[in-house]
Amino acid sequence: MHSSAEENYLKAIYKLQEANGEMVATSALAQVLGIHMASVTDMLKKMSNKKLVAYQKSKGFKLTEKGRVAAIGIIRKHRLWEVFLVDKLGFRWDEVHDIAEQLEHIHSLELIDKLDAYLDFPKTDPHGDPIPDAKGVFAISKSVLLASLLPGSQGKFTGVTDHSSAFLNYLDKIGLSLGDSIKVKEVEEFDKNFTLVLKGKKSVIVSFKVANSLLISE
Amino acid sequence: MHSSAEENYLKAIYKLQEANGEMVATSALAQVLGIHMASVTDMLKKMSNKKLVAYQKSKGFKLTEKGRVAAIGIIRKHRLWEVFLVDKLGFRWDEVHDIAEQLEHIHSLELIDKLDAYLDFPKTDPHGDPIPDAKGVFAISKSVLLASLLPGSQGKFTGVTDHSSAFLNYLDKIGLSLGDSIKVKEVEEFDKNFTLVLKGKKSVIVSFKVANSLLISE
DNA sequence: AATAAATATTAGGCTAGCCTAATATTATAG
DNA sequence: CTATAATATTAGGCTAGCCTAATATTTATT
Ligand SMILES: [Mn+2]
Ligand SMILES: [Mn+2]
Ligand SMILES: [Mn+2]
Ligand SMILES: [Mn+2]
Repeated sequence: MHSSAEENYLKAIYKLQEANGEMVATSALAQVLGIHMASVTDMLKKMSNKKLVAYQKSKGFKLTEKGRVAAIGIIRKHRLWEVFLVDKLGFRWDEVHDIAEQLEHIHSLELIDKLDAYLDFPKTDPHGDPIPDAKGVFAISKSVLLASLLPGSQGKFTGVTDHSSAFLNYLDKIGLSLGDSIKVKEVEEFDKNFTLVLKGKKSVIVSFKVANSLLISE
Repeated sequence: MHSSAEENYLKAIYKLQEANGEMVATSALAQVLGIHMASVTDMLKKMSNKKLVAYQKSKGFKLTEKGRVAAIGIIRKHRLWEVFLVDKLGFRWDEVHDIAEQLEHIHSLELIDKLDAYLDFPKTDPHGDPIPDAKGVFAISKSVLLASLLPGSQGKFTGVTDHSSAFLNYLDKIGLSLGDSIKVKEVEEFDKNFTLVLKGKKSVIVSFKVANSLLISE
């Protein structure tokens, strides 16, 4: 089995590859993991020996197939535990990430599949992020940033790109929840503020920063 | 927060104190933890500095109040997770210990109390062991070993002293579950085999070794 | 192309938690 | 009470995973 440290590297590399394409830089990884570059270089040499990453000196690195499968497994565990914490234990969506960071490292062949079944095979986590199935397959979702929509368009709020407590609490405050319908009523040219209609009723004005952190589907 | 290693020491010391009285020996701890004595001495000096154990060179050691509270916290977590795994996820009682060994080290102020509430504040785990409440208080249970009972006596099967898979599977095989009524019909003088009547119906013969691993209440 | 800035690697060191081997202490038996 | 056995401690070493400081390499700027 892999150590928690290795698993955290795998997950971080996976996410960086998703966001920025193939090759990942030592500096980028050091930054997201909150670890010094020298340590990252160290660890990557070890993980390269274990064939978890393909490592090209001074060029960057990427996951091997073995590494990719492992990374998806960790993400699956993290997100399923988040669903458990919110749906079953009653945590709020801004409280679960840190606990899931620990739970994702529990090793058991059977545990996660049983948890998945118990939760009724959820397709997304409490933040709208897709949950890979037992085979590592993500349901494809074609969402766009609310900020990219023109006035008059509308859709369903299905995810966030900002997972911070501050942001999630803000959404709670304005009464916006995953699954709600959103219509773009107006976009102010001057400051790019968005005037939205939530669930066909409530009207709210949000900043571009907010609009640019909301994912919309349909 | 304490490390997983420290927590495992705390739990092991607590259980040894329960079983053998106040003072615990280095050798005993080394044995149950599967660690060499030199390492135990090492670790205990560190834990003594942290005021988790009171350590008297060459005499043994025992938990401080701080250590005792911490140990009970770990036991509470372990047993609540075992209940979750059996009652909610459908694991068998012989499958949950190793997973709970990992889950007991998840750190969260709120998680365990929410889990406790979700499980409806169970008083015992799947093996009949008592679960301390949020204040660290165990429900007092006055059970005795079946092996100590005389023919004619009867009671309710409420716990095991042997937690091995082999033993638990054997109980499944003879159809004996926690909560079942048991009556001692006969004790063979020659080999101390016990003839039992389960739930007022089924009659089975078990060895002294088995009788000596079953806890009976009432 | 030369220089400066950004990135990456190497070298050396540290702590936690384990190990083995050697030594010291305490208990037990004759 | 001494010899032996059982227990416990010390000394020295190891790996994982991190650190800082020094050095090397790549990229950007003039
Ligand atoms: Mn998360
Ligand atoms: Mn999430
Ligand atoms: Mn257990
Ligand atoms: Mn148990």
